[in-house]
Amino acid sequence: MEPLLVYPDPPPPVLSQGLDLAGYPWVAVGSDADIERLEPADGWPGAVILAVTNPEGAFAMCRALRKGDIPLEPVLLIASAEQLPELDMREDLFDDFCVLPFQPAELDARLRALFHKTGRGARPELVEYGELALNLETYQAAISGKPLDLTYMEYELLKFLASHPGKVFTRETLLSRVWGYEYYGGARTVDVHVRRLRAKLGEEHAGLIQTVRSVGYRFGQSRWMG
Amino acid sequence: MEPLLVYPDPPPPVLSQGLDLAGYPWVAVGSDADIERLEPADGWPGAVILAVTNPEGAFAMCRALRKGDIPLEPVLLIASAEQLPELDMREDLFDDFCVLPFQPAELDARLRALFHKTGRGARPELVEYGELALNLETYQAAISGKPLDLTYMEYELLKFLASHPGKVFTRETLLSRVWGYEYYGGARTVDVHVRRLRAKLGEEHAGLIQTVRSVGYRFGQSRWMG
DNA sequence: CTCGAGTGTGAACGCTTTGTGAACCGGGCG
DNA sequence: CGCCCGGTTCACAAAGCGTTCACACTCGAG
Repeated sequence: MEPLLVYPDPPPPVLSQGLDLAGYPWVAVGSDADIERLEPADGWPGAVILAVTNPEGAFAMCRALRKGDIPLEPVLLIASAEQLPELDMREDLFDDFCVLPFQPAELDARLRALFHKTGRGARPELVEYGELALNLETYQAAISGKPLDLTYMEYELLKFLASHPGKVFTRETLLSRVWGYEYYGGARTVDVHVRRLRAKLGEEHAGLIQTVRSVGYRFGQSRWMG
Repeated sequence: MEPLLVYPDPPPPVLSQGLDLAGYPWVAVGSDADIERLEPADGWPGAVILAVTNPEGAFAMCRALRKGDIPLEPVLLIASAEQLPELDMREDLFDDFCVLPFQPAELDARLRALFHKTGRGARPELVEYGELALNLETYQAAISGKPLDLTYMEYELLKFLASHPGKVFTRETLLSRVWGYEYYGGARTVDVHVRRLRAKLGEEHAGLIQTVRSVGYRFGQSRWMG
């Protein structure tokens, strides 16, 4: 996910820690000039502006973000209780606000709600390993940015393996964990699915799934170094 | 001004005093039956629902308010910090939330912002995705500028899907979220509605609703990462 | 080198899931 | 009462996909 724009630079610990705890990457900007300089390729996914330490600078930042050709959304404002009465004068400058002191969970919840409402991507739940990424919400997989067209079972198998990189699983274990605990079928089924997965991963990444002879399969690098 | 609907009855002092301090008249309701019985002539201007003491009753009240012919807006939810993680599951049931303990000024500010944003005569709320646009006020849908003649269920299903682009939903999830939480009917119902939606979207846009085999349906192209 | 267990590979089979047309049903209305 | 409209259910067709099998290949032990 692209990082959120955060003002001021540096943000106070309550804000940076809240964002870190909620799992949002972020970049602090100190002035208008930084907006373009630090902007990700896809544009800013949103902004969190602290209005407490320097209200004038904060509202100026909001205006700068909103006056562009493509007004930046969403903008979350962090304000103190004393500032609340005056906020409705400038409500066109932000989409939601959060009052200090706040719980990290509230920051998380408001950001989630904002991303959801404004349509931009909600933070997808991902399983990642190197170039490989599985999106658990959309049931899609991609490697090196290119989407993989996986069937349901291929997806489930890859998801399980990629969730436990380095660990070796026997065919029986894979059958019970991926196919289901009460499943009883031939162990060769696993082989065939592994083969198709390797084919779809492409020659370059086929080695992600390794055969451990007489044991089973392992995803990713061996963990012999811990 | 007409009084706000407040749940539960009686509300705890922190809520009633907050509303009194902010100058909002209010009426407490204890059950669904009270909604109509105590409703002002012009209808409720909004609602404040406390989800802390009796969460089930609170969410049931939200559903009752939102499921009517004219969904009640705005709804402000009062929640505890512990409830925050689960709120995004039901965000269709309210418009904003306030975390306990809150300052009276925050309650005031959020109510003002809500009335300004969703208040009567506010701009129509739209759900948009590419060429598709749903007008939530007039229950009209259009694609590429041409209006779609959708039935009620078709509209609701499309609205829900288009509100969560990229995400995959099982038939069961769709039944509970679109048809109703206590609905129990055949899962094939979803298939048929999807088919009719695809037909009405036209061949060009039928692909907006994708089948994810063994899982369910997905709307729109997946935003790969955010 | 030889052998055998273990694994890769291609193809065929058959079940499950989904698409599709049509019938059914229940409520609103002339 | 009979019609119409929309939602649901049913039955069948079509496709997709998981499983299995047969056979070729690889690796390691002796």
